[in-house]
Amino acid sequence: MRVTIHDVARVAGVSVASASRALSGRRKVTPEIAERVARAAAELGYQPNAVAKALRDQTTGTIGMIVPGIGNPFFTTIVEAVERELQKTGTDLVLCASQYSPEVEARRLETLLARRVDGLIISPCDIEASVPAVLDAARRVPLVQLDRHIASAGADWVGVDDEAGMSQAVDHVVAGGARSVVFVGSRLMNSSARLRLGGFERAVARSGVQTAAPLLGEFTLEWGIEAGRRLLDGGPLPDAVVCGNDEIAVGLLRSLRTGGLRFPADVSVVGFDDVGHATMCDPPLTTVRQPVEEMAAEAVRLLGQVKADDPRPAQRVAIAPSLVVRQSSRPAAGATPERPGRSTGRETA
Amino acid sequence: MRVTIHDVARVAGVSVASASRALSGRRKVTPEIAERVARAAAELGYQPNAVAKALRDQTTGTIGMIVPGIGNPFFTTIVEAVERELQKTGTDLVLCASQYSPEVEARRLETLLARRVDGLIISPCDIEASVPAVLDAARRVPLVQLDRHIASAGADWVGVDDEAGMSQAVDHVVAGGARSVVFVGSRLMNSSARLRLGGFERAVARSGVQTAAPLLGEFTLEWGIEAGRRLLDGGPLPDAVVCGNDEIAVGLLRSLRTGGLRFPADVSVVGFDDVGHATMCDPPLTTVRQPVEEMAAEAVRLLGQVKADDPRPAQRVAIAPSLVVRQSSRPAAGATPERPGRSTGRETA
DNA sequence: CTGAAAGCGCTAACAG
DNA sequence: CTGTTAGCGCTTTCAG
Repeated sequence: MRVTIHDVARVAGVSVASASRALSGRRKVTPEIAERVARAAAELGYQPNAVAKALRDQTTGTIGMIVPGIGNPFFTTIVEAVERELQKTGTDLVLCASQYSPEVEARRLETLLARRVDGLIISPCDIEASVPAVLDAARRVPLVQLDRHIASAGADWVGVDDEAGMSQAVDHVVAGGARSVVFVGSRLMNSSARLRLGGFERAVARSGVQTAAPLLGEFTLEWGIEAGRRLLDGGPLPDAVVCGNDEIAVGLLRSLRTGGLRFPADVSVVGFDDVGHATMCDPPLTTVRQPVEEMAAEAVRLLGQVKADDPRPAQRVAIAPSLVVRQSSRPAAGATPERPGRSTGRETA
Repeated sequence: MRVTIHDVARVAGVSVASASRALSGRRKVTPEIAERVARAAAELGYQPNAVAKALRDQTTGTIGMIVPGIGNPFFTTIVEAVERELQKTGTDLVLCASQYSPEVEARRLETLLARRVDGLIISPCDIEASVPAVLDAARRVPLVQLDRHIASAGADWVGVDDEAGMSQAVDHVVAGGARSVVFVGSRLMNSSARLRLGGFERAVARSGVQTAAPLLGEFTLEWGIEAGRRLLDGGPLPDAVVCGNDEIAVGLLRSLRTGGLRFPADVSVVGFDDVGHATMCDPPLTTVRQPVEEMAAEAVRLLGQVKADDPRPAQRVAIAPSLVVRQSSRPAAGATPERPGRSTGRETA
């Protein structure tokens, strides 16, 4: 049997109430008792039972987080940022992956709720299919969506301003002289895919450059490689390619290079996220940096304010991204791109 | 206030015991009662409180897992495999990252223990500094080490046979005609780093080829790139380079290619792990495949058998890896390497 | 200041 | 088969 506070109290020769008070330090006890309790606890190797405490306090000191997958460097980066942020408030993170499946996601939500997490941060995998489970969860516990979100205003959200990011990307390649630009992204089952394509299309229309039908697959390296092959096979190449994320961009770079292309001489490539290997690929990738730390901080802050099933209008916080210009794109005449030797992964353009 | 089983019982007009029995289905009740309870539960949106159940049952139905970092694709892969395996037994996984810090690791162990996980799977970040916390945890709860392990026989372990893997790697490049081979790995603060270097050195001694001082840094892409530069700057190149993991190998490939080298004509490169981008890099990487699924399955199986502070001798299970030959290395005369078009990521050589 | 006791939500005896 | 009740370990009234 594990040692309980009763054992500590008995060994210290005090009541459990005193032991509890001494251990928590949240109420005054005589130094004498504090001392005896501390010694007894140490001697017995007492470790408080967080389960019992949670039942009693009706709060677990944990928040749950669900992301589509931990294989994607963007999500691991944002998970780490959230964890760091939570650590400041002494809250533990329970991490789950939905594996890009709304069914798995719903199950994970269910078990996190059953375990009575104090709050939930989620990046819903599907803009449509995730709706019922997310709304249901939001009714039971404070919940904020981070990055991806569902097509319904029932829950708070914090993420990047995709529209602004895409504007920056398009304006950048146009300033570099591009007359034609295509978009390579993900199929439209999640909000990021939709908003980035939409932002791209509006930016292109505004600046008046040519574009062809977007290539939509997945947010993966593999799809980037495949999309590059299709571009090579499909007639005249555009002057620039704007990608839905960095994974796609890195894959694209690879297959276009294999096809004999040079960057940025033959074609400019721009990514989105600025996580993972954007600085380490060849050439280093021009990309739209997501302010991951700020997003995580804002999500945690908001979570502290949200109450379950709060009648107040849902908040939507879109944080402005910044373009990081490296060597995969042609800069505007006169502009100086970041030099390889200075690349720290933290710079903004 | 959340709805409890008392509410359900009241609405159904039965006792809490009957409600509990009906809900769990673990004991017979009349169909009549089962029906009424089910309806009441549905109507009220009842969701069992896992915290209360855990306190009552003295078991949480969760196991904790601690890995050094979720940014490393090897760890995310093995986490996913463990999660899949656990799912078969209806057990939930609580994932933590130690961020390669023994202090953080000790804190995470502490909170997982406080939350009364039923077991622990850990890849200790430091072969020396992780010892006390891991041994202490193993005394309290069933624990198995996966992949990395501490320098002490106090806890079970399952991992790959690093020695055999390195033999295969070295024998392969030697069969391909290499007369000199160097090792690029990680500094020796963890077991993988030590065992792989040791295995490499013994294999090299056995086969009689030349070698130079190993290059030791970290298990990262960045270090692979840096090591490649050092190799290019440091006089005559070896015929082959064997790497401590795939991240290093991919980085090495990149900087050696930038330096004008061709693979495998100028130099053979072999990785270790076969996860992440080993199939997607240029050229596809010859590497030692870790049998991740089997390792995860074995770890979970073992965890089911282990009792806390079990006096029986600690088990050590080393699973044999297999060499996957792709295009980054020169095959033995007459051997056929895997062709690019056939690459599925699941083949064995 | 200290101790006795209630109660968080649940399940498993134990009677009936 | 059903209901009453004890108790998992903890904290916090409530008296003293």
